[in-house]
This record gives sequence, structure tokens and C-alpha cells, in this order.
Amino acid sequence: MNNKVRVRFAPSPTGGLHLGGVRTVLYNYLFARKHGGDFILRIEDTDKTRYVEGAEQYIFDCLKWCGMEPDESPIREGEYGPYRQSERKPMYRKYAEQLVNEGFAYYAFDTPDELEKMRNELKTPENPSPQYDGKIRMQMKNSLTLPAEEVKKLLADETRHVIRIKMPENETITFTDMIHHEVSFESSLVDDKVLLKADGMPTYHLAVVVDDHLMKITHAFRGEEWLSSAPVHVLLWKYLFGLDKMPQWAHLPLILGPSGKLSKRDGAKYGFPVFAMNWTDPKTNELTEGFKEKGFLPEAFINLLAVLGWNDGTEQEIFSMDELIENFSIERVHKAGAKFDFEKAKWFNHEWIKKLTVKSLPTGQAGLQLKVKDVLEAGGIHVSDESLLEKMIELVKDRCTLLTDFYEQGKFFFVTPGSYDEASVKPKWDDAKKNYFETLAVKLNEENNFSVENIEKIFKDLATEKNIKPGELQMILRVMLVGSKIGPGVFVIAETIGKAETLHRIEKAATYFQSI
RNA sequence: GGCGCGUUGGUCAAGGGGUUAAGACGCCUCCCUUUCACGGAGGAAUCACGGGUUCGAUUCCCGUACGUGCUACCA
Repeated sequence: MNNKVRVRFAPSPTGGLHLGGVRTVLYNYLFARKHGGDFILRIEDTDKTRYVEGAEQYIFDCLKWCGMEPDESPIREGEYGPYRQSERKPMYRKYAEQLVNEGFAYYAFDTPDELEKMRNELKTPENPSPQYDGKIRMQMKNSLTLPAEEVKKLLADETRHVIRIKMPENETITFTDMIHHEVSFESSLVDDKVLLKADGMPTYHLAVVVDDHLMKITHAFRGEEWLSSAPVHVLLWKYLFGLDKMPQWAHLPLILGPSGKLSKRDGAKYGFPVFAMNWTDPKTNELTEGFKEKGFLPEAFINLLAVLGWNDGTEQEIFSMDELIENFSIERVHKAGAKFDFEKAKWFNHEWIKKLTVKSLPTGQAGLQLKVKDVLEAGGIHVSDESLLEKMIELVKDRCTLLTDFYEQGKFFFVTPGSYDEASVKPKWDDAKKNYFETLAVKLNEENNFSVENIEKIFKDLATEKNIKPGELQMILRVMLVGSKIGPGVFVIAETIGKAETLHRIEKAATYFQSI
């Protein structure tokens, strides 16, 4: 008897990993970790036509970035492999045939053309999408309608065929969902889903049941879009392995975009990422932006996703992965879909940037320092002084919402401004100011202790002496050192960049201001 | 069209027969700061609608509307 919790996430390698996908992984992962269980990654690649080169590796990379590495997966083998359904192909047929032998499924020989013909003939305004179901299966070409001899011959001749489930006539299929509680369906209203495709690959319906059984999955969390096909899965469990062995289900609410279901296109349309990381579709070469590249911290990303559709009942909103694991409960996940709000997403990132110290990172991932360094270097700023980098981060992190903001907010610590906010300085600049800054430069140059306090004292004493309001002077000094009216205290900036650089910037700017 | 699921401010949401219906984001005002932010103090804004049940319904029940998902040899 194995009571250990085992959950799995089963993406199909057909494109990028969107918000809803990552949240599904996250909830699976949190549940597994909370209960000391296993988190398994299984790849659903039974549809060769939709398989996209590179998508599988991309999924691994995204999970790694988020800090959710599976215990068993195609790259970290366990005892229940293989973890790619395409590599498990031989396993499925016998279950499908068992179902046929027991009368729960049947062989269907209808060609795609015949199916299309049937649908077209039956299509009416009242019934826009006719199903292959109990009402019409006796008019189709299958082992229920054909004489046994003919079926035998067709199979012996290796005629292309599929195996379909035979939905019972009048049965109410009821099951318990951890979020929606009791859900019921009328069996006669569900169609005879294909279980095994003509190429021998299982469909999702067969594969999910067989694999969950073979991999001893105890809990299965997936998007709400699967709720409609749950009755098929329930029946399959009943026929194949017993309802008592069926995992507990939880159908997660959808994440919505500004107008309806969140789509890949919403990203481009509204200017926010919808994938975890940048994804370039190799077929179209189309790039969909990722949260990582947009400047999000993985801590913030999983945090904002976790509380989109779940909360622990307290007022806490900022959770680390460890706190999430501790406090998460699937029962508190909402029933209703949640609209994604990019403004709030940015707020989470802001909070995490403020929260993280430069070096220590709770996740053990690359620190803020390295990430900020990457941002600066991407902007062409070479960082050679690590202690200056650390100091800069501490000084400006309160005013950075995205990692990429560190460029604008921090570049002046490393490079002399190349341009100035002339509109602010021009009206204030006169001979008295020119004279003031010339004298200031001399005085600062004589000062050996170039500390914030000393710089400020010299600055203010001289202002008093020259009878100029310090406020205006401070603004000008800021533009001299920074180039614009942003950043932390001017005197702190001066101290940080050092005496030589401060003097250099004052002189360079004064010369420039004189010319405008 | 059928079936499923859902519905507390603009958004995320707590709550759950009697409450001034929490909190957060965003927005607005003020304070701090002669920079930009952070921070602090306030403010505007909500129980989809209609019937029941009840002394009382945002909360329970039933309808309606709206939203959303499924209705493929896709997952």
C-alpha cells in the first residue's frame, strides 16, 4: 500500500508556457511539496502534427527558472518512466483492446471523409456540431454494426481504424472535484471519444488514465477546460482500474485576459507578457515575450500566480515558495476564473525587488546582483566594481519595479551623463550659479573626507555664504551628476561615485550649461 | 444549439442569514522630499437581476441574464 502523494504536470510540447500553465504546475508542485510527495513531469507528445521543435526543452527551462524542478521527468528519470508518451506508445493498445473485449469500447473504421460527411449531413442550426454518440453510432462503420466476420477481416487486413469508448445509455456520471465538489453529467450527452488513434497513439483520454495509473498518481490538478471530458476519464477508471483507485481531481479556474480568455495575442495587444520566458515559434518566427525577459523575478512571478485564484484567508499577499508550500491548500482555490492584472503583477515584482537583499537569495538562485549586472551590461555598461554595484542596488532598488529599471535608475553610478535635462537647468543658470559651482569644486577638492555629511555641509555653507537658496542649487547639482531629476539623495550619489568623478561631472556640466 | 462551470468595487479578493461588507492593486487628495521614488494619513468605488424561504438575505433555494469552457483520430 502506497499512500505517498504523487502529482504530475503533463504539458504538450506545442508552444510556449503561458500563465495558466505555470499556475497549474505551481499548484501541483505546492501540493506535492506540502505533503512530502513526488512531483512528476510527463510530456504529452502523442500528436505528432502539433509537436514543435524545442518546446520540450523550453518547458524544462521555464520550470527551472521558476524553481520547480520535478522529481521524475524525461531529464530526471525515475522508476515509472519513460515520461514521454510517445515512448510509451506500446503500452496503450492492450488497455484499449481490453475495453473492446469487455464491451466498453469498439473498433471504428470510418474514414475522415465519412466522418466529415456525417457531420455535414446532420448539421442544423439547432445542432451545429453533431457528435459521434449513442444516437448515431449504429449508423456508422464499426464493430457494433458490422458482422463479426467482416470486423475480423478488416483487422486482419490492417485497415486503418480507431478505438472509441461506448458511452452508456442512461447513466448519471458523478464525481467529486476538490474545488467544485460534486459534478454530474448525463452519459447519453457525451460522445464516443476516440481512445486509440489510427496511428496507434492514444488520445489524451486514454493516455491520462493509463499513465496516471501506471505512475501511481494520487492527485490530478488541471485546467477547467478539462472538466467537460472528465466523465470519459471517470468511466475509463471504472472500467480499467476501479473507481477507488482514481486520483482525486481538482479543476483549476481559468486565467482571463482583459477581454475574455487570456490569449497569446493579448500580450502583444496590451503590452504585457503571457509566457514565463521568451518563446520564438520556430514555424512562424514570431516572438512572444516572457516574464523573465520583461524583468520579473521568479519569486515575484510564482507569488503573483499563486494568489491569482487562491489565498490563505489572511491578509498576507507576499509569499516565498516556502511560505506557499506551508500555507497552500487546494480547497481554498477559487471556483471562478480570475482576470490577470498587469499593474498588480508589477507591484508584486516591486515588492520582491525591495525584499531581496543583494546577496542572500532564499531560493538559492542567481542573486539580484547578477541579474542587475546582466541588465546593465545588456545596456552596454561594463561593471568592473562589484562593491559599487552592490551599493547602487541598495540605493535604487526601492524605485525599481522591473529589473530592467535598474538601467535608467543606476547607470549614472557607472557612467558620466552624456546629456542633461536642459529645460530644468536653463532658467536657473546664471553667473552667480556658475561662480558658486566653480567655488564648490575648489572647496570639495580641498576636502579629504569625502563623506555625505561633509559634502552636504560644504555645499550648504557655501550657499549661505553666497546667499543662494540651496534648493535650486541642489537640483542643478543633481542634473550635473545624474543628467536628469531622478535617483537617491544627491550627496549620497556624490559620495558613491567619489571625489574625482564628482568634480569631473561638475566641471563638465558647468561648461555645458554655460553654452546653452 | 446542447452540455458543463462560474458571477462580492475598475481588478485581485475576505466574509457568509442580523457586519460601519476586511485587505491589496489601480485612481484621487494631503504629508514627507526643493529630484524620481519609497513611506505615512485620508478619499471615491462593490454583493448581476427577478422571485421565493425567513422576523431578517449579499449569504440558502429556484429562475433569468451575463461570462467562460467543451462539443476533433488537439491537448
